[in-house]
Amino acid sequence: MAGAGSGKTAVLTRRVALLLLAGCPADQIFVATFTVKAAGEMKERIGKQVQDLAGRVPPAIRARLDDLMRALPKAWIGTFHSLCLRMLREKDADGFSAVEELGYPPTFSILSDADSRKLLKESCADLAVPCDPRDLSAALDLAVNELLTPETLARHKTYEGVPGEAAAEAWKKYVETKRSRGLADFGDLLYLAATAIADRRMCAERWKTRFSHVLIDEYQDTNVAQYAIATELAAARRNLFVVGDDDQSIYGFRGADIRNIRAFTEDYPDARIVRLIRNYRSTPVILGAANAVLADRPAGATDKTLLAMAPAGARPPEKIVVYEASDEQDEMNFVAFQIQEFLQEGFRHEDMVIFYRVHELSGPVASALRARQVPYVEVGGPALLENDVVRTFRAVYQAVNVAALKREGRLDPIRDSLLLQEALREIWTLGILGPKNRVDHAMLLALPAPERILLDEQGYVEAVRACQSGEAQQHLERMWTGIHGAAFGMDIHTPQDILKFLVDTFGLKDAATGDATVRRGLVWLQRLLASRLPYAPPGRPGLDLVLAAFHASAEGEPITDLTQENAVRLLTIHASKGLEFPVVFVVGVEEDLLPFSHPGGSAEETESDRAEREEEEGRLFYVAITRARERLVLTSAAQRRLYGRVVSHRPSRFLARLPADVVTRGSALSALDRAAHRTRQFFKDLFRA
DNA sequence: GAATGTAAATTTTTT
DNA sequence: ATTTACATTC
Ligand SMILES: [Mg+2]
Repeated sequence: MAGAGSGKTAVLTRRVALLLLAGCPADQIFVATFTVKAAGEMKERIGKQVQDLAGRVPPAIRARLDDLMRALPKAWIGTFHSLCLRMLREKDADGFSAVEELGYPPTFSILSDADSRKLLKESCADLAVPCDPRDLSAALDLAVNELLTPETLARHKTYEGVPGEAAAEAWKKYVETKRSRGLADFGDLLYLAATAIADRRMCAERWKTRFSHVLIDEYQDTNVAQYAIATELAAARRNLFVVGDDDQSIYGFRGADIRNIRAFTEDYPDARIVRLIRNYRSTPVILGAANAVLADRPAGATDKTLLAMAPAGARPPEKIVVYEASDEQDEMNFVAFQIQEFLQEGFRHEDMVIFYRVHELSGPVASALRARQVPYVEVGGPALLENDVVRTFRAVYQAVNVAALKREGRLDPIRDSLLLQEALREIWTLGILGPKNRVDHAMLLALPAPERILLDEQGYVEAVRACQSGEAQQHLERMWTGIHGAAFGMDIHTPQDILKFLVDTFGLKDAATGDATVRRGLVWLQRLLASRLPYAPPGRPGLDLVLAAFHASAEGEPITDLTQENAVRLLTIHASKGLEFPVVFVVGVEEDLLPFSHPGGSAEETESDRAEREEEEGRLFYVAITRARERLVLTSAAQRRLYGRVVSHRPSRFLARLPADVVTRGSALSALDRAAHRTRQFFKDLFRA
């Protein structure tokens, strides 16, 4: 239990490394984190630690170092969700996996957020649940994370603003639908794993002794389900090692409960608590601010004042910069200017990171950087692949890929037929390309082997004949022409031209002028492909680039050029959890954004709920500033465009917690200063040249 | 039913 | 700005 930058994760990774060196089998070690980024870093750090420590262990062990490094991927290191998925799929001695015992097919697909919401809506359409489907989805998500059951949910009069009994009915229907179709959503990963460990006799025994050591990072953000999983996995051997900081709990919306870490000694009276009070990350200035922000907490909280221990860097420490801009434009100008200054000081683009409270703010930041040709990558954010037009084109390109494979004589009859089948069904389900005729639409979706339409002419002719409407026949003709035309033409035409050809062939050019959905969708598609299409060559390499762009987007990877390591990173404060950077910007440090307040303002929220939420916003601010090693810049705008309307915001109340002596306030550069700076810059560059 | 208009809502993450 | 639910019209 210790504050930010005190080395909690370092201790955890070192422990894992030592366990491995001591001969503990890698696949008996379970290490859970919360975000993908943190998990990636954890794996890397453990590998490094093993190599670092190898010099200090007996030669006999050192000799096995290569074996150890090879066995590392077998260790269970990842996010809770990914580890649960692995548990559910792992076969036992008899060849059965936990999902099968729970009545799911051994291979099940995972629903994206958008798909799960759609499926929920679909499965309870005839129930007439008296609430907004989005609220219902959010409520059920939380219910799952709290390990409720439909029965216990039904006992709530209202739960998260939705009627408990009706929500429980909807839940049951939704579970039924998922199970029958072999689908699971994110919540199911935790829920099913927790169920498998706790409820099923046969399964349970296996998991209770499965891991010799259970280690959890960021324990303050465990929710009921994660807590149950960690507790049960460690129940038999009691080798549970957790690190965390109750002042950094920021995932309350996902059911995280600080009491899990605060009450650890009640669960385990014989637990040993280790406190770390030295900070090895930040400059004294930044640490002073962090300590001051913490000092403002309710009485009775653990004192976690930190001592600055980070070695003085090559650059002299600077005060925290607070800039209160008049509007976004002004704010972004300042950020861009500061970036240039930091570059002058010798920081690189990849040393810098820009945080915001909501993804909505990433837009102006991104366009400001793009306009000034500052390389950046945006991490996370709403997936472009939730757009129906984008998904349609992904499916089209998958079909084109299969058609091209056929031309290249590399067709895998089983795998590629299945791929094409899925692609065609996706296209028809989304309905962007038609057919509009309902009977024909249903007929195509019900075809047992739709891939034959594109793979053999006989299948195409049969399908066209089976259509009752000319419109559906035209649709099939367009599919044939478009997909085979693209596969044929790609040898000489660039992907950019192929895309134009496809849009044209599908008749979307005309639709684009009228249909707003299509028009906007095509803009999304351009945005997704923007970083690749202009450079994509003709032929197979170009097609692979396009397919990779869709794939990267599905994985939530940056929209901009993936290969660009040398870039400023843009991410939410939440996503920054557990990470650290030399230079941190936080934009939009304003009332109503940080602390965030609901635009509508929910009336039924109780006073204590409100206070709790606001405390979490304060912890979020603490997390944000403690990511910084050397430089910290906090900006706000008095006016900004938010969700399409101009709003006025005061600077955040949290800024007042910063001690005056560590802050440079109102350091706006006048136009004259800026001109002088540019002149100076010009001569410097000239001199260097 | 499809097309068209209106009002309300809008966070943060997990393969 | 953009989506989505719901109401109204053809
Ligand atoms: Mg950490």
